[in-house]
Amino acid sequence: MVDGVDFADERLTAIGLFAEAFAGLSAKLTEQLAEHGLSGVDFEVLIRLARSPEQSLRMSDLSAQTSLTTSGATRVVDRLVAGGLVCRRACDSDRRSTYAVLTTEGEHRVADALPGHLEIIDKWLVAPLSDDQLDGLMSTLRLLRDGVNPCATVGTSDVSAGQPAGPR
Amino acid sequence: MVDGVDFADERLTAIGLFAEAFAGLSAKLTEQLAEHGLSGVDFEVLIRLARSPEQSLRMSDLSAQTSLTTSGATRVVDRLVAGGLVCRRACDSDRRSTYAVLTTEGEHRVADALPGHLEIIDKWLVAPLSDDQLDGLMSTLRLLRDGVNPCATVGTSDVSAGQPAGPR
DNA sequence: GAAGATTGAAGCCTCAATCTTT
DNA sequence: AAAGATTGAGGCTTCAATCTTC
Repeated sequence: MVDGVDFADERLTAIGLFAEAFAGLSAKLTEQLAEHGLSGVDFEVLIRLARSPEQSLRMSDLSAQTSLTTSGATRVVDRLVAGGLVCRRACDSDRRSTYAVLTTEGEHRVADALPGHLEIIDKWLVAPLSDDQLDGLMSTLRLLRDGVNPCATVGTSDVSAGQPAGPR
Repeated sequence: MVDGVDFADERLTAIGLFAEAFAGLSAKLTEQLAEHGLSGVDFEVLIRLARSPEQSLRMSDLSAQTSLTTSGATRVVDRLVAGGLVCRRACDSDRRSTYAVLTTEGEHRVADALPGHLEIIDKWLVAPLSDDQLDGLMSTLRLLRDGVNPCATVGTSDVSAGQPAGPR
């Protein structure tokens, strides 16, 4: 304690628990994805493309929907293009824009990884909780998310990809 | 859908909500800490030192208690030493070990940052929830954390620091 | 001039290798 | 040989600057 400051405040425990639970889940998912040659960010990008119209997204929309800056999106897509999982396509109507498009190989890779991914979520997030607990967690998380990140709920249909997102 | 794989499975939404809520909270905290010239990892290290006996920790214990590898701990402490917030001290009983020790300046810095930090936690995590909701969230998170990270509960007294922790 | 995308520079973290001490 | 800590190399992300198109 210094000047009435308590280094063991219970609120630190609360946020710490949040961090540990998420980090633990995240580690399991990262490990599973690695077995398919994907990083968490790779997967996040691929799955967002997979569920988008034409399986494609403008670079700027991609960065808005993920945990990445536009710069970060450029680098990730660079790597995915190098790996043959994504390709770039120019936009006809606005030549400033570029689309990232999922390739057939990319679609198969994410389809291969997804079942195992869902198993991990089942095992470590869904199964340990009762139905009521899971429902409660979801509504609580949605409430918190809407507070800290109101944007997330507009535009996209509240559907989220499966990976972390550190602070910008 | 490819081969019966559903890219919009509700479990992805669940984990995504978790990720978004945590990322949002994390961003608020990171922003606040930056006002005090600290990164999230800096704060995590400083607060763990602050609440440890002698306000010090062996490098290997520090890495075990944080989201860092031993290598990562070395780098962070390097920076904190350069900033005057921490100093290194050799261990008498085992000359392989090194202690990271909080300096007076380090203690003041973390004490300065903490009140604002707690305010953020109040505002975005505690206040938005009812007492029951918060209690429910805490017990659910503890349950999940114990599943994915059984180690966290041994040794340390379940007390967690306030920052994120990406996967290793 | 602003929007969209990319690039160079720099910081942070991890892995593997290394050095010292046990 | 193992444990503890550090270091070099490399990958990933961001910020700021740049280039093109609107």
